[in-house]
Amino acid sequence: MATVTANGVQQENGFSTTNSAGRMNGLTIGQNTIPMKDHDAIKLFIGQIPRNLEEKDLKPLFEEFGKIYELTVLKDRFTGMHKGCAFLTYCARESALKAQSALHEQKTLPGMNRPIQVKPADSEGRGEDRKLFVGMLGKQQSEDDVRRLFETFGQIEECTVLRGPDGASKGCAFVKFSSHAEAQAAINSLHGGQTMPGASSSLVVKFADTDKERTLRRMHQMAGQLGIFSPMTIQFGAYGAYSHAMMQQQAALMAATQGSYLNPMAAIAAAQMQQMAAFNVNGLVLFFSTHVIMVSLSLTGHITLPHNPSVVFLSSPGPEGCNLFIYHLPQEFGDAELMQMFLPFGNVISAKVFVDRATNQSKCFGFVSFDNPSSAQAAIQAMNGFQIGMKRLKVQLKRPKDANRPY
DNA sequence: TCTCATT
Repeated sequence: MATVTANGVQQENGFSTTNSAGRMNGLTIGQNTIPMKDHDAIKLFIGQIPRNLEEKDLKPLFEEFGKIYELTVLKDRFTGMHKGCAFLTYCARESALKAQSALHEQKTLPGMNRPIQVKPADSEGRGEDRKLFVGMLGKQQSEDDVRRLFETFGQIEECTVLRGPDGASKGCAFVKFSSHAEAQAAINSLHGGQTMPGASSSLVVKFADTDKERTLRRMHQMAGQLGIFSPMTIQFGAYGAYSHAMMQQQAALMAATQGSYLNPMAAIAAAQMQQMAAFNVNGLVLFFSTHVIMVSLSLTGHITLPHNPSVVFLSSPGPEGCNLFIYHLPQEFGDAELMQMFLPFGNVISAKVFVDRATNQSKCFGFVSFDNPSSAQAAIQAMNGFQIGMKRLKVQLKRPKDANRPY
């Protein structure tokens, strides 16, 4: 077995390696060289990449600064869509530093209107606990003005004023300090202090949104765009690890059953469901045919429904062959959870869990109706025998009302 | 008033 030493190439049994400052950075076994990276190598995040550029197109640009250990363009896991960014690890730490200083914000790739980003990936440093959001700035205040305002509190690593497509300031900025304490000091001194010229209230200085909050905001934005205003809030039945698992199942189901690659809306919804699962945010995505009609969620374990719940709970059963009988439901499942579980398979026109009148407890069975028989069949195929907790669902066509009962 | 994308 070969070993890497601090300062030289060592050979044993025909294997050779190089050190962290080495020229080759590879483990050579016979004719083959397996790339090796420094122990202190930096994974870089590359942003503002045109979506038509793949790894092979990007390689030449970055190879100029050293041997590449790994270069991965980020793709959406459901749609395969290029996300416009990548991760890059050089074999040598030094190469990463060189690339960063030569390229970061220094050059704009064709078709992009912002310069390329080359900086350590979030996974490299500590999270976003030292990044501030600054609101209520004057529209004419530049990056430099903002820097001057914050520089007394510590080392500023990044300062960006948010601008619209026309370059006009949105009156807010991000300021990243080198430590959480510096950021906190800035908040303590500046938040709610002076009012900038042209601003409608005093300066806002707070920690920037976390990923979780950002996801929430986007969901709400989307809900807004879909015309869901004045929602009412109802309690969601399942929490924590359990709903997390449900979300992931939903996402997987959507991807599998809706043929996401052919159905962009389903893919988007699946990706969002995945996000909600990742953040353990409860939510509900409703389909109407192939269209997402509602996305809603909250951090508090509530879901929101549109004010006209007729969209959600149409109660008439569907035509024959469209109605399913579901048994072995989890005790905590209500109508909403039942519906949620079957939404990936088509347009659910009703979902009803039977409740014991005396105790108000679920009887652990219910009915789901689709608007067409093939959705119902797809649901049976996918969900009959589906394991939830210790139980397996029983999903079958509901017997027609007038069916003869032999006994 | 939360970029712009972080496996």
